[in-house]
Formats: sequence, C-alpha cells, structure tokens
Amino acid sequence: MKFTTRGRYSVQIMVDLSRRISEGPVSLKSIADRHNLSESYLEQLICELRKADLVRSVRGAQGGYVLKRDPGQITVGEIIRSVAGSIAPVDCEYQTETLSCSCDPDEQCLTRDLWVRLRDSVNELVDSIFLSDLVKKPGDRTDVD
Amino acid sequence: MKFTTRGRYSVQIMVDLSRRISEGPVSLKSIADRHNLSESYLEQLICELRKADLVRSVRGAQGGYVLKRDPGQITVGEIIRSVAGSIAPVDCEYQTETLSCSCDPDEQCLTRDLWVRLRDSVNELVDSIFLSDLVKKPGDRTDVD
DNA sequence: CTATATCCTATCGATTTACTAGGAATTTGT
DNA sequence: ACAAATTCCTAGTAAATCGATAGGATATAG
Repeated sequence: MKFTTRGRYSVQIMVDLSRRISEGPVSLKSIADRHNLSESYLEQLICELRKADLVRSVRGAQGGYVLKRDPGQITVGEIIRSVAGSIAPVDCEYQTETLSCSCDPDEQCLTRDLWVRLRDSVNELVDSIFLSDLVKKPGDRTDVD
Repeated sequence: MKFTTRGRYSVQIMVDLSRRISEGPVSLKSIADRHNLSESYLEQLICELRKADLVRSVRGAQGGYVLKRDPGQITVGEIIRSVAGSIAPVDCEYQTETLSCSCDPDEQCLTRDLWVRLRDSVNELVDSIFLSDLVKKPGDRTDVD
C-alpha cells in the first residue's frame, strides 16, 4: 500500500503555492523547475486540483495558479483525494457500506470491518493535516524568499 | 491509495486458517472454494506467507497449511507486509529515513515529514490489529462449525 | 500405485502509472 | 498588430503492477 506520485506531486504543488501566496499567479513551469518534475505531468495533476476547486488559474502571460483557499483551510486528504479519486483501502467499500462479497453465504465476511476501519483511519489522518501544517515548519525560511 | 487483493485475500486466508486451527492441515483448494477465489492465485500469496514464517505447509495428500503462531500473536500488518512488500505510503521512505530528494537544494522537502508520518501511522494501525481480533467477533459462529 | 496436495516457473491480458507530444486558446507587454 | 508566455485539452506510450491462468515437478497418505 502506497501513495503514488500523483498524490505526492500534488501536495508538493500545493505547498509550493502556499509558500508563494503573496506573489500573485505562480506558473506551473516555475514549480516544475523548482522540484525538477515534468511540467506536462504536473499539468494533468493541477487540472484535477482546479476541478476540485483547490486552485484558481490565470491564463495568458504572467498567468499561473493561485490557491483558492487559505492553507489553513485545505487538508492533505482533499488534495490527495482530488487527484487519486479515493484513499479507500478497498475500492468497493468506498462506494457503499455493504461489501459486495463473493464468499460462501455460510462463511461470514470476517475481514469486512477491518478494511472499513483502515479506510476510515487513513482518511481521518490525512484530513487532520492542513497545508498550513506543512508550510509553517520550525526552521523554515518563508521569511527569506 | 488502496490495499490490493493481495493483502485482502491474504488476510482472508489467514482468517480462514484461524477458524480451522483445530482441524489439522487446511488445503488451499478448500479455502479457495469457500471464498470463491482462484486457487493458483492464492498459491502465490500463501507462498509469501510461508516465507514470512506465518504458516507452515504439509505436503502430500491430506496436506495443507497450518498457522505457525497463535492468532493472538499475528498482526494484520505482518500479513499485508509479507505479500505487499511494504505498507509505506511512499516507497523510498521505507528503505531509508532520508528522502532521496530531487528538489532544488534551496527548496526544502517540506512534504517529507508528511509521508513519514503517514507511513508510521498506517503501520501502527495495522500492527495493532491481531488475527484473533478478526475471528472473535460478536455473533460469530465459531462454535457451530 | 494413485489420488491429493504443495511447490515452482512462466506467461498473459487488463489496468494503472508516469510521462511525452502537439497544438488550441488566452492574456500581457511591446 | 504581434510575439511571448501561459493555461488548456487530447492523444499516445513505455513500463510496471495486478489478477489470474497453465503446466508440470515433487511429496505423501492410503
């Protein structure tokens, strides 16, 4: 079980935007350059972030992206879910509470509760971490640049 | 982010073995039949469980698999990790504590702690759930069959 | 011996992941 | 008006992973 680069890069994009919140629109190229990532790839990710209403885009020269909400109002969970669809450990259980179980009817789905519990715990965890928590780190140099 | 069938099926195998702990070796075929899963596929999973020293195999007719430890001594984390390699949200961080970061040196890896934190939390969670917790459920019919 | 099992290796179709390519549309500055 | 910068959109693609299948070698109970 792991998070993919989609989630990882997306959080990086959002952190980058948080740190440059006072600089007006930030171009994706500058973000890609700073983190040494593919701009085209990030493009697809930030498209989802835009659809999820987490960032606002400004087209044209000197354009770029701006956070749509305060970093204290955006959770890591929102970010990851917007690009990954869901953080559910097991797909089917994210859709519905009843597990589409293929077991013998006599055999109970003893593991069902486990996945629901894991799913909820992971979601709770990422929903408790705000973008502002990642930016305001001791020893960070937000005041320098 | 999700757990795959590898982890899910493996837990099902282990729960099945737990419930039949007094019946001697349990054949994989019977497990596959009960849960309506592919025996060949489970074979690959239980191979990992054996390597991880979670089950013992008995070859030949009337053979099968037996739990190597008490269900109260086996965690869900051990099971999932043995078939999935790692439960780390991000691969690199499971190997080492230092993130192999490709960022501009001036740009700090602000998200590093996040993934470490997530990894540790998920691991902690699955390591706190024992096989015995999944079997001893209220309303379960372990006494019937 | 034979049936029942585990064991081992190889393959395979489908899906997802990470990434690339190319161009249309929009806006700023000259 | 024009050029440069930038978002926006679609399509494709190589590699990895996932879920599963196939076929046979090895071992053991009866």
